[in-house]
Amino acid sequence: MQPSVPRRPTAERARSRKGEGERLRGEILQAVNRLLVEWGSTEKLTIRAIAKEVGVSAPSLYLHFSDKTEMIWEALADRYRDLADQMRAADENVARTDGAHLLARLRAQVHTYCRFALRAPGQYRLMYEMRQPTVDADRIGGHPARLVSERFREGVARCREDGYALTLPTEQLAQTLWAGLHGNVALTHSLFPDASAERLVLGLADGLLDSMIRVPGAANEQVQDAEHSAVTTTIRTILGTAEAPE
Amino acid sequence: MQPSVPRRPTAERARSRKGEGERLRGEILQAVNRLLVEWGSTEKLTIRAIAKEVGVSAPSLYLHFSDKTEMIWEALADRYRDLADQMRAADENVARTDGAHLLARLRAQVHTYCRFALRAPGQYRLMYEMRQPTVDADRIGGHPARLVSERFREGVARCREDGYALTLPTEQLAQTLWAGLHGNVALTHSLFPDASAERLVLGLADGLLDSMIRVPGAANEQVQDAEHSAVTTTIRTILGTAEAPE
DNA sequence: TGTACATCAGTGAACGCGCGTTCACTGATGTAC
DNA sequence: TGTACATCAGTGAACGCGCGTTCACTGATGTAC
Repeated sequence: MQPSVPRRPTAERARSRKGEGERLRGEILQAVNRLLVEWGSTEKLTIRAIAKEVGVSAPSLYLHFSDKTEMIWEALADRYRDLADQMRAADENVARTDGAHLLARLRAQVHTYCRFALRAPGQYRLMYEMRQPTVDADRIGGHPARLVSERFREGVARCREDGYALTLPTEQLAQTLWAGLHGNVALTHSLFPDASAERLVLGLADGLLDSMIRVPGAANEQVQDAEHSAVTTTIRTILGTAEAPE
Repeated sequence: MQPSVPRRPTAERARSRKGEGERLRGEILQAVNRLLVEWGSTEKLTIRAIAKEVGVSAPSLYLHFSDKTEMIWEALADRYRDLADQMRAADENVARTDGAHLLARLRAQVHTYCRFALRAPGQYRLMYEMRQPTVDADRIGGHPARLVSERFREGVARCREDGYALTLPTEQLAQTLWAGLHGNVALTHSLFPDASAERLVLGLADGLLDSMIRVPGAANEQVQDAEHSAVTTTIRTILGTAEAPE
């Protein structure tokens, strides 16, 4: 579940007391996120729709933001932090219950990432589609996405330090993992949006992870083509690879 | 390079002869693709812009398409076919020069895919963002993207039949590969759009491929963390992982 | 305690714009006689 | 060979719409005296 954002019935809002004008700012940011969660899409996110959701007139939004871009970017920056926080929490949760199994901790972060993307597709897509409006936009240095990529890098680096066998250098593996998960989610969203996606995406994520990181001392198993694995079956169904194309 | 689309100077077009009205249809589809290549973006692709590019008035477009969606979808379906054809050509080209090295053939297809995405970002993005307008839109069965995924599946299956060691079942590996490449490209586009991306993306693609498919009999090399590999350096620069976050 | 007033949170109406699309039309061209 | 006409490719002007944004305003509220 998303961190609970209380549902505010449209058009019931009372005017803030003198000196408390800043309250509206927070309500606007909440409303943006609420609408994105509800619609799973970016298309209808207009100034008027946001204002209506807050329970206020459209011009009021300009009391706190200079334009639409600034407003949405600010709402999204919070979501990057949310995602990174959720990943960290999952990591620490596993650390408490499963001791030092570092791959399991990384896996928990991976799953958390995927679930976030699947459950809030509107926000997730916008997080990657929106151009950063401020200066220095071409580098990720100040980009909040970095909070997320850093989580992967750290998880991978810990595995490496603990003797896990990696198929790639740390940064490269982390980047490949991140990109692989993003690709999975994006492909799922755009090509088969209403499939019950969670099992498929998590299964693919596990496979990717296990292809690149191996527990020290474990046998180097080569996978027989498991014709009937759940993931394989799902993929075949979706892609319809039963018949040959053309 | 994109398959050469001759540049047509705006507003020079001569009216078709009687009976040759269909010529305009093809010119419109060409213009759509030309504009997407030129702008690398979807935002300004309006009816009026397309008409101007063709050298015709806006209402003329409705002589051949019932609405904008149909027009753009038709233009894009051709691009899926182009991409699949280019991949097949790259595969066959390597087959002629490098004999039976099946991983090299698959790699050539992978590189072709990445280059296509990097050189025509506008078309590539739209290919995944646009909802299929026709019936049966939730399954990929009739979706032209299937032509592309089938190329990966076939390349992987051939490796497998020839004794290469795969870390995952055929379909799953192909899907993971596709998603990984897509994620790489998408992340590159949206987070560091003007980096000289080709080396980075191809390097990451190779790493992904080599993590999942191994030449039979080859040593199972575990990668030492090559601090100074080109890909690692590029990633570090872009992500700015020198300093710790927060 | 009462009152004038500056300040603050928020609004109603309207702006210009660009969009996809429609519709009545025009003028060249091939064809029938 | 000449001419009337149906057909065809394409157009100019305008439509309604929703968008982001602006601006002059209103009415409640805290404060100074």
